[in-house]
Amino acid sequence: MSCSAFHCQPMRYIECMKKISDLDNMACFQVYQLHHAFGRYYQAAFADTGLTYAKYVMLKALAAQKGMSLSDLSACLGVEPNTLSPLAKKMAGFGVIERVRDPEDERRIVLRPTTYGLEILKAADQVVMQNFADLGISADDASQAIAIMSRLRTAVEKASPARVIVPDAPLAAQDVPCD
Amino acid sequence: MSCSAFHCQPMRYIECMKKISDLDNMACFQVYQLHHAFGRYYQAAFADTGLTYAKYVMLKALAAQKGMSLSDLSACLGVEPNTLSPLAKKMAGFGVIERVRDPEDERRIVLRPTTYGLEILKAADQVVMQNFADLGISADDASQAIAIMSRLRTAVEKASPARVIVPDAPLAAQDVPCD
DNA sequence: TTAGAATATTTCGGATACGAAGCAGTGAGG
DNA sequence: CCTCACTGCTTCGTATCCGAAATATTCTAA
Repeated sequence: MSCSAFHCQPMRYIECMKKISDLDNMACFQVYQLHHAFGRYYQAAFADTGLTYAKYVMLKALAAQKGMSLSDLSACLGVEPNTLSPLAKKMAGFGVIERVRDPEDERRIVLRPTTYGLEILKAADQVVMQNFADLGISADDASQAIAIMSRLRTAVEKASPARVIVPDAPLAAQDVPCD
Repeated sequence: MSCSAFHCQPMRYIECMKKISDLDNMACFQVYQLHHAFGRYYQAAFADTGLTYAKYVMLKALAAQKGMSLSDLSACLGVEPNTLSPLAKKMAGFGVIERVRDPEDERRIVLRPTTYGLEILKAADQVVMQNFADLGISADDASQAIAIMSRLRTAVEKASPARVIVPDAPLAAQDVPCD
């Protein structure tokens, strides 16, 4: 296994985090990891549908509102419009939403789920619900987690973080040492 | 304001989520939002350093272990090696880590923080800690959130989610209706 | 009414993410 | 010693994300 002093023992993130161990970093890091874990999870669940987690959330929000403009969807999801714009085009290409200009304000694009989109959403919702139930997380725990994360998000969004002051740069900008 | 029946009221995500309101979706969505909120937050905090949250986490893990191979770092962070590879090159270019082949196994690349990297990390850690304290989240809440998220992640990673069954596709693949 | 501000969307460049495929170095069996 | 499977890293294509800048439409005020 070549465990010389030159390099270190392989480590799983559990042990890794024990060494990091600051609450602030732990919290961020858990969110960071959980986000990607969910991403992989949903990618598998939605594999055959053309949906991804991002598109599923968009579709769900649109269905809940029976259609919305792109900027309203952006506010609704907390994601920039320039992110949603190409996704909406792809979803329209798949036939899960329609994408039309608002005749009352030609600047706006209104997105609405199609009948086909609602069918897919219904199927997806059932699977999502069932999958979540299979995770074995109690409703209490889930509510608690949601409540804390929600407060955390609000705090993070309000805050204007202090900037890190950069120490003096090293003597010269390094070249990448080995290819 | 053009609030015709054609389109809907603008909505913030708070109201949006009230309509969605399933615990499973709430949980995923909170994680999704919190992840991006942290991303924006750290981007501002690290703006002048050349670091990002991803690079900061990498640097922190490398410092905790006094260096690691790329694949060990990958296991440590739960991120694929092909994601870390280009990031490590950039960090080496900035001079925060060094990147050398393991002489005992020429396949491996060992990453180690430089003195400069450790200085930046120290400055970043202080700011991160202070910023988190300023959020006003109690240590108890933070621990609780971390514990639940950790269990949730473990469950998600273990699970093999059921697949969504696709309903029949619409009659023809739509063209994108308006540019 | 008409110049200029405000708003909605798109485009562009940059930063992470992933899976799949390819290449180079190691090591195990014949 | 020589395949040949395995491991570690890189590259490629795709999918989100962001901020900044460009474009088009609407509104506002002079």
